[in-house]
Amino acid sequence: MPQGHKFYKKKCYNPRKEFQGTTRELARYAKALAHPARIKILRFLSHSDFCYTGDFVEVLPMAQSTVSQHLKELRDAGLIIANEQPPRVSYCINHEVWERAKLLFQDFFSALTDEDDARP
Amino acid sequence: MPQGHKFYKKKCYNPRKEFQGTTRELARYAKALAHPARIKILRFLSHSDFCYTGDFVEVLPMAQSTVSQHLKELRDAGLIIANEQPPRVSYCINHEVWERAKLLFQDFFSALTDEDDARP
DNA sequence: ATTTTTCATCGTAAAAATACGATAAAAAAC
DNA sequence: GTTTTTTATCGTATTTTTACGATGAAAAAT
Repeated sequence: MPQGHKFYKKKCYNPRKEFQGTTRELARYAKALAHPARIKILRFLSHSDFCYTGDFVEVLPMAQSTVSQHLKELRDAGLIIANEQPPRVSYCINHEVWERAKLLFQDFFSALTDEDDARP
Repeated sequence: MPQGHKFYKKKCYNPRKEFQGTTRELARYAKALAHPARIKILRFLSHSDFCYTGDFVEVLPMAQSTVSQHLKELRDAGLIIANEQPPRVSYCINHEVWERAKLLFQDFFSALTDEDDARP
């Protein structure tokens, strides 16, 4: 007898919703790092105190609008902070979130725990 | 005068190709970790010596075929290794690659270098 | 020999990511 | 006041990811 899966009710149930705690958090940060352009941007920023959007546009092999889009994703992930300095916008690392991400990756690769929420 | 972008020749040029070295490598591993199901799978594996596909299917809120797909992505990234034990398939961490990824993330978060290829 | 178990793969649909050019907004420069 | 500079956002096309059920293969169990 064919049975539907209990988690797939109607159209496209998103099982990602089912995940919680550090598992979800870590996946979120990993996703933010999952594009070389965003790695580059963060590498760039981890040296200078700040950079302008134009600085990234200069060094990345993509259109300005695409760079802006990548910056937005990093913003949304919380890893960087935008500062309006009209007509320019500068960006800097959000150190609090940066350290949090660093910790999560450290823990993950050290495999100290299986618990989702072992470290709060 | 409207000018095309130098990197956008015909249909959909993929600028990801332009990135190299550890930037690209790191983004690749980050992508492999960019889904909570895959984080869970790796967490699972970093405890036991190995797990069967069915073990993951039991604990993940998704269909068996989807779990297989996630396992494939981790395989393709090199992070896990499949072992045929008919009729089952067991998986284990690929420790060499695991350590490599760990190192890249460590370096990245320590921001010791701006070079793509500082650590070979 | 047939059935069952286990799992990858196929086919496919829906959603998300990635890219571009064009446009708009907002301050600076002229 | 107009132009220029800078950057985010809009609209859109393409590709990739994520998900499912169905199917097939291969060994074990019956």
